[in-house]
Formats: sequence, C-alpha cells, structure tokens
Amino acid sequence: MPEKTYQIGVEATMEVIGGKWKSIILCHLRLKPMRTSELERAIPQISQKMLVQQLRELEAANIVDRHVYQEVPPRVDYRLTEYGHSLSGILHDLCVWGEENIDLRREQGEEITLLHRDDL
Amino acid sequence: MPEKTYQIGVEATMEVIGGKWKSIILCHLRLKPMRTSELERAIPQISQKMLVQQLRELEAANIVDRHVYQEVPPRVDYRLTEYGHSLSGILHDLCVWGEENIDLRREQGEEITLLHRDDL
DNA sequence: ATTGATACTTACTTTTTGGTTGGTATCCCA
DNA sequence: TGGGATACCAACCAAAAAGTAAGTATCAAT
Repeated sequence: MPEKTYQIGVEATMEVIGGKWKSIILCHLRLKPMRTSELERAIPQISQKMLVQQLRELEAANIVDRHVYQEVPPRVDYRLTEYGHSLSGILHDLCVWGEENIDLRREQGEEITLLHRDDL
Repeated sequence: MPEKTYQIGVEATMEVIGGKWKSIILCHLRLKPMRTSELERAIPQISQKMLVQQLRELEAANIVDRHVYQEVPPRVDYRLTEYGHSLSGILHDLCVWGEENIDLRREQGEEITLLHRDDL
C-alpha cells in the first residue's frame, strides 16, 4: 500500500472540507438533515452533478450519512454522522468569521451582499 | 461596480483560507513570523511560484503583512496582521481536527503518517 | 401507454489551479 | 569582474476541478 503522508494536520482537514462546495453543504447539514432537492434550493448555484459527487465524497469520509426512505416516489436525505458532528464547531466558526469579513468589507465600500445569514 | 453576493458566510471564509496552500501557510505564520526560505523549508512540496502567489493573495485580503528589512542581502518576512490573528482559533481547530482524523484513520488500518505535529 | 416525481449518472467541455524552467534585481566581497 | 545570497517574476504547459446537457431508473397514478 502506498503510504500517504501529511506535513501538518490542517492538510487532512482540508481534504475533507476543502473545495468549492463541501463546506457549504456541511454548513447546511449541520443544522438539520436535508433532502437532495432541499439542498439544491439552499445552494442554487450548484449543479446536480457536483452536489451528488460532493455528497458521495463526504459519505466516503464518514462525515455524511445517506438515509433512504422506502417510499415511492423515492426519497433520500443526508445528515451528519456522529463523526461529522465533530466538525460542527469549526463549521459554525467558519460561517461567523465569513459574516464578519463581509460586514467589514462592506464598511470599507465594497459592493458585497450576504443573502442568508443563518443565525445559529 | 459589479455586486458580489454570497449565500452563506462560509463562502467568504473559504475564499480567504481555501485552496491547497493558504491554510497551510497560515497555520505556520500563526505561530511566528517567517521568512520566505523558512516557509519553503516548512512546506517542502510548495513551489516558489505558489508560495509567492498565495502570500500576495493573503496580503491583498489583509491577513498577512510583508515586512522588509533594509539589509543586504535582502530579507523579508511574513506575519499575520492583527486582522489575520482573528483566524487563529479557526486555524488551530483545523490543525487539531486533522491530527485526530489522521489518528483515527491509522487506527482503522490506513497507511498514513503525520510528519510534524505542532503541539500548540 | 404515458406522464410525473425523485434521485441520480454519463459524456463532454471549460475554467481554475498548480508545476517547470529560466530569468531579473540588489549589493557585498574576493 | 564575477560569484553568492535572497527574493521575486514571467512564460508556458499539465492536471484537476467544476460546469453543461442529456439520459437512466423506479413506480404510482391517470
């Protein structure tokens, strides 16, 4: 087996929550389980392909659990696993820091808007 | 001016610390100011180009300050700005979570190594 | 038999990110 | 006069990530 090495812990964390979409998805799932279509509505810019792909990667990392209801029409939701919840504090802090960053930049004259402030 | 919009705070945060290198650089600078050559040694996989490029972007975001000493041979170091320090807690948590993630994966049989555990 | 709803899946293209190589600039010192 | 040391920059190319569009599968209701 080829050995994988990291220089510093944050590298491993960023493999899990890095990229354009994973942290956004996780910030939503942190608050409640959500169906595919709900996530699509909450993250309007994401394509179906990226949503599914990122969810699969989060499942593989044991962060997200895919829950299938035995119903017709089909129904699935996604939720943080117990291990996934260990990211909850970090995700919260990332959201809050970003909100403050946006406030600051707007005060400095940047044209910038935050649409949905999830007050957590 | 074209208005920039975010759906959720974490998007803005990830613009600042996202990508392959920024969080790693910041985790080092969090502990002490460092010279270019020191950062190169601390992050052996990074190319000069990426190091400089990422530092410039962090400067532009007011996270990192470039400090030039008036000496020959030239000497420069980089350090977190006061605003940059507001990320310190998050950076610490990202490192710690990653270290624990690596431990867990090794316990589960993955061939995986963390070279430098900065005990903070 | 056709449509509607949901949740994917695949093939293909574009964009973004990162890597390599080879350069510049400054000044001291031998 | 020509290394050596440090920091940085530019041109070019490769690889990875993300976007688009269209198709599959299931089963119920009409």
